[in-house]
Amino acid sequence: MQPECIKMQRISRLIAIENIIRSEKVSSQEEIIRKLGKMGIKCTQATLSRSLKQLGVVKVPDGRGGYRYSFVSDHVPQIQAEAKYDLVNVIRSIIEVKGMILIKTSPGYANSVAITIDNYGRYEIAGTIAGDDTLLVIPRDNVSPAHVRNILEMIFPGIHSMTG
Amino acid sequence: MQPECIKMQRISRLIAIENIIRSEKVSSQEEIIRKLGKMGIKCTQATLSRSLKQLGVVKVPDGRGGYRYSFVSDHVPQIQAEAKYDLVNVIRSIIEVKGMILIKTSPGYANSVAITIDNYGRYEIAGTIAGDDTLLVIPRDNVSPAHVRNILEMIFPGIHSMTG
DNA sequence: GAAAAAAATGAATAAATTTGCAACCAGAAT
DNA sequence: ATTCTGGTTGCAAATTTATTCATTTTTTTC
Repeated sequence: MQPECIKMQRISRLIAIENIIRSEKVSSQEEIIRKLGKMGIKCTQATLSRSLKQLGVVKVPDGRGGYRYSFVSDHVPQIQAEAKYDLVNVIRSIIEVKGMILIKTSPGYANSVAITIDNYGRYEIAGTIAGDDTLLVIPRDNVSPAHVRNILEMIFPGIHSMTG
Repeated sequence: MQPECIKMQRISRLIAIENIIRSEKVSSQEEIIRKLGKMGIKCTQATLSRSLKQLGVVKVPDGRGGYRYSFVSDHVPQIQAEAKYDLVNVIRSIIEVKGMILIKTSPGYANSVAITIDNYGRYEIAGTIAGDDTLLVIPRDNVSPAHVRNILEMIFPGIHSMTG
């Protein structure tokens, strides 16, 4: 009967939603509805909510006090377990300096270790600074170096026994 | 009242929240509140909402019809695009550690920010050390971190309001 | 092609989350 | 100590998002 547009409705909406989210900053569903409207696509907030769930969309804090929609898949799942395991072996020493942790590694590996620590995303660790074979792990105020060492042990199991 | 000074309240709450979210599946803020309660940490849902925003937590569709809270591995996808022209936008956080100022930036930008600070030539700033996405601004002896923050505000107008 | 089954949608509603505001608290400045 | 200042919080209200239910649309099956 109708060889024409059959059920493109849903699909084109999904595509439009993705385009909107990828191209501009949107921070509420109502906002998306409005933009869809301008593109000639109409749907209710209920449907949009379901669509976002299907697309795997998340509302992330933008770090500036607001939120924005984004795709989960863009926030690459971390964990390169094996690489992490190898990294334990490049660590040569761990000492405490001025309430911070100083780690010596094989030449060229400091940055990899630092990135691994950063990716672990522990709040207690304010940050890391890496040179070529040395990195500094800086605890937040009121966080003890000992606590940080425990965290490091979690990230790099066996690390302390190896380095004494 | 409490004889002890408690500034750790906030920090320990953030840490607890992170632990909960990393270790178990939670799908609503009320649920997190309950678990915090069992750990002896009490706060309202409003505060939790704000904490989640600060921590960069998102509610992601779990692909099974439900949702779960999770951390966004790498913050701020689009900021990067806009950031190329304005260094202020690559600055993600500024905190005080050990009397120094630790600045986190988008990946790869720490050095640019450090150079900008160095070039500004303020006597109060003894020097900077930059890694890939983190830099340390070291005040001269007897120069307060707060003062350094003021200087930073001069170099990067709007910096604090954005990262606070 | 018609009936049955499955999927999708809107309206209304419930549930969950965010925010404005005033109070509060700790630290810095005076 | 007293005042300022900036940040944190709870409360209540506002906003935003998810879901229930009834209905419609599409797909499947016979």
